[in-house]
Amino acid sequence: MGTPEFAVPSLAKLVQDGHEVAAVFTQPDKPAGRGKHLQAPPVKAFALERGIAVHQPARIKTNEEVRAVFQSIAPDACVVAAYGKILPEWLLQIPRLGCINVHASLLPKYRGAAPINWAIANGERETGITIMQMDAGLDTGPMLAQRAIEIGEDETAPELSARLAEVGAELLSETLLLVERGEIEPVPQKNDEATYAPMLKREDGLIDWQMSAREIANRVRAFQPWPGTYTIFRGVRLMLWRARAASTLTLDGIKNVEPATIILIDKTSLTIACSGSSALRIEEVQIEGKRRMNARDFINGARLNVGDRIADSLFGDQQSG
RNA sequence: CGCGGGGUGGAGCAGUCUGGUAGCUCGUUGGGCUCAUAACCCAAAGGUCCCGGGUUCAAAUCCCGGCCCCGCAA
Repeated sequence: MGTPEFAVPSLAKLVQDGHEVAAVFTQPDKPAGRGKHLQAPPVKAFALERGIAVHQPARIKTNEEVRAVFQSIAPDACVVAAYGKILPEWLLQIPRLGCINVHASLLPKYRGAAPINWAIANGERETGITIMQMDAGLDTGPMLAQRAIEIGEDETAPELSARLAEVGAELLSETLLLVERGEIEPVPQKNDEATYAPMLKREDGLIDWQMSAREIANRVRAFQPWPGTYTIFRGVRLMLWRARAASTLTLDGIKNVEPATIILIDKTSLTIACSGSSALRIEEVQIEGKRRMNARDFINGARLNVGDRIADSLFGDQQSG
């Protein structure tokens, strides 16, 4: 059971390892893109290519059909990776070996829907994969295996997600083998150390220029590809695609500049004052309705000068639509 | 037919409402200045104004049709 790109390597690994994948459950196709076509989740596309049966129930908990399918399959195990739905108690109890989840954090940290994004947003240097036995709670089940990896200094969420997906597939493969042999003792999570990584909301991407440059830069990396990190500039959304905290050398004599003000323009970037005497060096942006462009092109087109403001307000709250 | 923005020398944009000389910031090329420079000064090259019709003395601009890019929404 899984839905996005993150889940594909794990499914591929299951197939490659010779496991009999009786069925794949994934989210229903959804209208996407500019027109309104239905779009198949990545996991569905992969499964169909391999000739695996695909089920896309809108609801599970009270769905008798799903229940019947599940009971007739009577799987040894159910593997879940970023499925995007809550699994009801009755389903959790059907597989002999339980429901095994591939979660992209070092549990109990970052339980929830967006562990990768929030780990980067919070400036973590390290995250990882936890393989766990699912229970009725949200990512609260006992852990079967865990593997940590470093987060790159400039690594974005899609990049980290791709790496974690591979690590997850690998660790899943190893763990499943041990589970089949009954050689793993599940380790309960320390609930008092748990933190949550809630699903991202559009507003999470709105820049608060009262934050430090480092915090903003982290969010720029973290909230890709959605909701992005943006401010409201001349009445439209201005997305920041690449930015980093400016070196302290750049900061001389800017102590009293109001946040969101341009303090430096050079060949490839523009530097914006943030709070706490920090500054954000912006290298790639995108204006609403336009393509992504490097900072130089943006400066040329928007005719920016030092002293101009990059945000209509510090919070962008005048957008309120 | 979900809503909206856009397509103008190589890049990013203005000009379009109120038809009439192709503009700005860069880049490129040549020259100059300088110990030197991606800095500065001077000069030059480079455009079917997305495509096809229509209106008009005249269309980047107005009207009709089409293609393509992007944001929102989901």
